[in-house]
Amino acid sequence: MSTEPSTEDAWLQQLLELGESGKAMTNKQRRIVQAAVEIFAEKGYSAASTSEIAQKAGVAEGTIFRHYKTKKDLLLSIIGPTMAKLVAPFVLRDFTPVLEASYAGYDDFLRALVRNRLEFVRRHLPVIRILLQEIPFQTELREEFKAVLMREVYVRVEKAIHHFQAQGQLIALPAFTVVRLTVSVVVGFLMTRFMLFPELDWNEEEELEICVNFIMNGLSAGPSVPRGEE
Amino acid sequence: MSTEPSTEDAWLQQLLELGESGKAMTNKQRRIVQAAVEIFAEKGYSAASTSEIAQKAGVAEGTIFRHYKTKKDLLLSIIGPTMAKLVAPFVLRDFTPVLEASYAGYDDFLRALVRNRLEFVRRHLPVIRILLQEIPFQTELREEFKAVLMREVYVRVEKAIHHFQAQGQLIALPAFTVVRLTVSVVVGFLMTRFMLFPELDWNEEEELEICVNFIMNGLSAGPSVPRGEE
Amino acid sequence: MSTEPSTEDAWLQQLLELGESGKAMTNKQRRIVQAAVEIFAEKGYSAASTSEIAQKAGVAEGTIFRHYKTKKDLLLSIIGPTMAKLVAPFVLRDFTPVLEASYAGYDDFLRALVRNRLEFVRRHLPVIRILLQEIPFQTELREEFKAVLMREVYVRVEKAIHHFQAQGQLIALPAFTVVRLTVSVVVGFLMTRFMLFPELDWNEEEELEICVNFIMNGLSAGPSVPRGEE
Amino acid sequence: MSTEPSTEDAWLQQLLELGESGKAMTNKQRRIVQAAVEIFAEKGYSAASTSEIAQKAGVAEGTIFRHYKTKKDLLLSIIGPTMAKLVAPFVLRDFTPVLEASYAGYDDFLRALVRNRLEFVRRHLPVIRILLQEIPFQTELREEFKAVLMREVYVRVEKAIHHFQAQGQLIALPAFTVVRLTVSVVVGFLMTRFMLFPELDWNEEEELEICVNFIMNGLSAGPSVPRGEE
DNA sequence: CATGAATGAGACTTCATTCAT
DNA sequence: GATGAATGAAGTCTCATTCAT
Repeated sequence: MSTEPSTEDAWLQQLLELGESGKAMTNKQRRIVQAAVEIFAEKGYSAASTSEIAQKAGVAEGTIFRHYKTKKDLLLSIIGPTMAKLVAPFVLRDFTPVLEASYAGYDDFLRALVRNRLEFVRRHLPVIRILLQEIPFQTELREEFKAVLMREVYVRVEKAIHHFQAQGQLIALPAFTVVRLTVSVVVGFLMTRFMLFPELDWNEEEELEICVNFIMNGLSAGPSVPRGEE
Repeated sequence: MSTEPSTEDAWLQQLLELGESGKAMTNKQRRIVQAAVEIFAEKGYSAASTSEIAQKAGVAEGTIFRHYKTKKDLLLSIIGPTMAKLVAPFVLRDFTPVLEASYAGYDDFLRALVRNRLEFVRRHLPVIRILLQEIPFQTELREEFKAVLMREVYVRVEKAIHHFQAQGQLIALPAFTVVRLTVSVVVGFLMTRFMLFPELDWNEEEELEICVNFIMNGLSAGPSVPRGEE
Repeated sequence: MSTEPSTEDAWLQQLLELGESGKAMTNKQRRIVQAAVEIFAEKGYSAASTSEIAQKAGVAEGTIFRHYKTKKDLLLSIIGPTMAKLVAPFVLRDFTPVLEASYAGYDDFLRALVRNRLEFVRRHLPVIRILLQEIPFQTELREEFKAVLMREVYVRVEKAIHHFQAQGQLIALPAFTVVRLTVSVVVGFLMTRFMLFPELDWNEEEELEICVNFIMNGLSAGPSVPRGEE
Repeated sequence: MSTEPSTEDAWLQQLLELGESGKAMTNKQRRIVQAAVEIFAEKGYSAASTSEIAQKAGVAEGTIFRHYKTKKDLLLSIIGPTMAKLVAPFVLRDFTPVLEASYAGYDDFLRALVRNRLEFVRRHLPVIRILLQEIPFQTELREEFKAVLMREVYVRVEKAIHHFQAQGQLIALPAFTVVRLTVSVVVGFLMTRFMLFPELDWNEEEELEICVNFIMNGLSAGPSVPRGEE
């Protein structure tokens, strides 16, 4: 009955199926999702009421439940696909070879990655807000997300990092640490840009260079644990 | 009636008064707060019910409302003091001189800071979880927090950064950018350590060194904005 | 959503629109209003509980709040229309000319008036009870009621009284005083009849004549302030 | 424990015992009663909370219940004595002879009565408000009040009226009717004066004369029941 | 006597969900 | 498919009353 899967682990399927989610969304259904995104983002899932969503969507209260069995179903139908798209760039069949072929260095890869995710976040900001808010409370979703990240994304990235380390571009830290440091900087930038100070007048290209340089400098130079006694 | 202030902008007062607010907490009141922290952290403020809190605290539901006028009052009485303690190290009267006198370099300062905040987060993890969850929805609290961060914390840190830049330890980036990059790495570490992978067997001192080195390398070397015209 | 207006000053509109407000009342809604009238009249607004009303109406408690946003809304939806009907006879477009044309004397007018209001009170006794109980506590309602009484009703009656005074039927007291005395007797009769001693076996036509004669005698004879020294 | 009787039918005793009610009222007790009167009058018995009363009286919540077993007890301790004083002038041992000796006519009697009750209402307005509000809902109180009115007051007044009728001063209507008409006018005056338009600038002596004349004219002239067959 | 923390029943209200139309 | 009236469980909060101090 619902056009979106309600089982939480289904959202990766959507990605692999390349985006066809349940076919036709009626006009009303689209309006429901749109309204739900806005209200969930504004007040949080628990504090949002289905009647408010119905009102903003301009449909009857019952109509929501014709498309989504429960309120949580509606939430998952919003979060799931976005999570899929979030990891999409890494799950493409040929991630590693493409990466190694396309980018001369880790910095070029980072530049491309950050540019790409900047656009993604810009376009899906409300849903990402919801995602960040709800992931701590949706256990199954979180576990599945973590599993996919580790299984699909991390293994690919790890290989790439080993590749760049073998080239001598990157310091010989554990790949996990390299990822953590890189992700910290990138995510820190995105959050500062879009959530903490969205009202500032950002020069994104410049900030991008700063981030990439920071990461490259941080990860390229000498020994990682320089203190002799450690 | 409540021993904790319910006006949102009051929490900094608590810090400056450095004291125990409102005196005696009865035994029951302490149990209420304890239970509230656990349940708010576990399911979020909106999804938590006062009856569940009362039950876990082992008091009658009415007792909660004798101490806290509303459920939100209870939340704020938990979040406020923690926010105050969170910025405490920076608001000490003599932050900048102490900093400059105590620490030979930015790295020493970072080391001390991270060690200190590691302990803080470890001790107040549930409340910090609540803080992160609710800050997007508690407008007044958020604005006040931002204001204090900018007014009290940032100006002090900025001076310190200029000091280290004058010494040639740090790259000549805007202080705001230096802070952003530093904070990204530190917060990224803390969240990875305590929220994403708390179950791993962390060698905190080693990770601390990695973070500090990463930051110092990232912020010390060559030109930050390599594009000639900038 | 409510079929009765909840803004207090709206009730006169209902009268002037002379129509059925808000169209269809569902069957359940009618039962809710009916039950509310009975219970409000019996124990007073504050002491009545919505759960008791729901029970007597045979609906779920939530159903009440689908039709009336608050308990007070329910009260006002009951009181408002009755207040409108209470002043209706005086607000008819052509009150004064009709009055002067139809009634040879003040006594005929009184006779018609009392007969008419007798029926009204008989039909709406419970609501009138509620009205009398709650008007002291519903400030806005009371002020609006007083304003309408003075603006719509009193000015018309005043003109009629001047007319009868010009004819020599009525003593030359201030119209306000004439109204006060007349109303005292009429209201005194209605309250004695319906609220103090409803169980007695009343001969209403006879009592009506007594009242009218009392008023006419009281208001027709000599000087109103006969004491020479006053 | 309570210094005021809680059995509703006890209030007449107080009158006959000539006012000594339970001896000493502590200072706090007096403040409780004072606060209760104000709050009951302002928002009604049911809508008033004991905690609000305690606060206004400046005592602890528990203190109220040390003096009055229940909230209703507090109400009755306020209403009872006032009801007693309300009928006091009529219950004096020698009402009828005094009346007949003291007053040349019904008008003199009325004049004295109204003057006396004016002062009484002026002094006890808040309690009288409470009395009027609560009498419909306090069944026992109401029945007792009615019984006393009929047994103690009415029989005395009836005798006086027969006396004045025998003198030819008053029309030969049933005493009950004479009382009803008289009371209507007097009560109508008092309510207009103190409750409906207390803000007007009243010339009480003049209004008193108007009322008395109105009553005397209404009750003295021609046939009260003009219909021949009655 | 007085206090005020504690209680628990019950108040009003919201809400996700169902179902007859 | 769409509606929206109806539901009843559950939510937040109030309140009269008790009792240990």
